[in-house]
Amino acid sequence: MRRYKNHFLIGKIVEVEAYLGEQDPASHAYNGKTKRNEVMFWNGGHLYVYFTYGMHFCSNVVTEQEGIGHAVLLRAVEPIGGLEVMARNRHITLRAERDKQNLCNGPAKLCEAFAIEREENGVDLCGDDIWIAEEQRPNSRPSIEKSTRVGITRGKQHQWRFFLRNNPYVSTGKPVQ
DNA sequence: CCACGGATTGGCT
DNA sequence: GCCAATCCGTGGA
Repeated sequence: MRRYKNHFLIGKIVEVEAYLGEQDPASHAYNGKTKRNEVMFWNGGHLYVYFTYGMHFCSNVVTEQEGIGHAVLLRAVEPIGGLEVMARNRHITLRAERDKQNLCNGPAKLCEAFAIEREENGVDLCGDDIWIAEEQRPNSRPSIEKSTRVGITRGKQHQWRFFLRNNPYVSTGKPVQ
């Protein structure tokens, strides 16, 4: 969830990938702490935002204790509330169901929809700007599928991508073999 | 539906 | 210089 300009932007996380720092050649933290990745080494519960491909931001939830650079990349979100604002942020119009599914179905798309950029790097997820709440459906049993991760060249063997089965809002990116 | 390539910055060798 | 935890438009089946 995000509080943004007098709106609530609400989404359900439907796809993530784990990046395990020093033991994971695909992780930004693989070669230790730098200015870019330093938030990855903070306490769990912070947001690590990075800029990539010269034009996109992607976001991660930092998961370990201080000094250990583990994080979970947020790859797709099912938009629940504030869709009009998200669509404006994404520069698209909501007409068909298809447009709704294209709103947040990628790590850079969800950042654009939720207006997550450089300024949000290091945000405390226990604060009141961006946070993660428990889903209000205690009896639901989501079936979680796993696969290899998307768009990487190293660490391909690990099945560290997790997503909800049959959820139409998962990303279109293809896992590496 | 699928494959391909261009866009465009910054981090690191 | 090389290339990336991506996205989107184009062109063909």
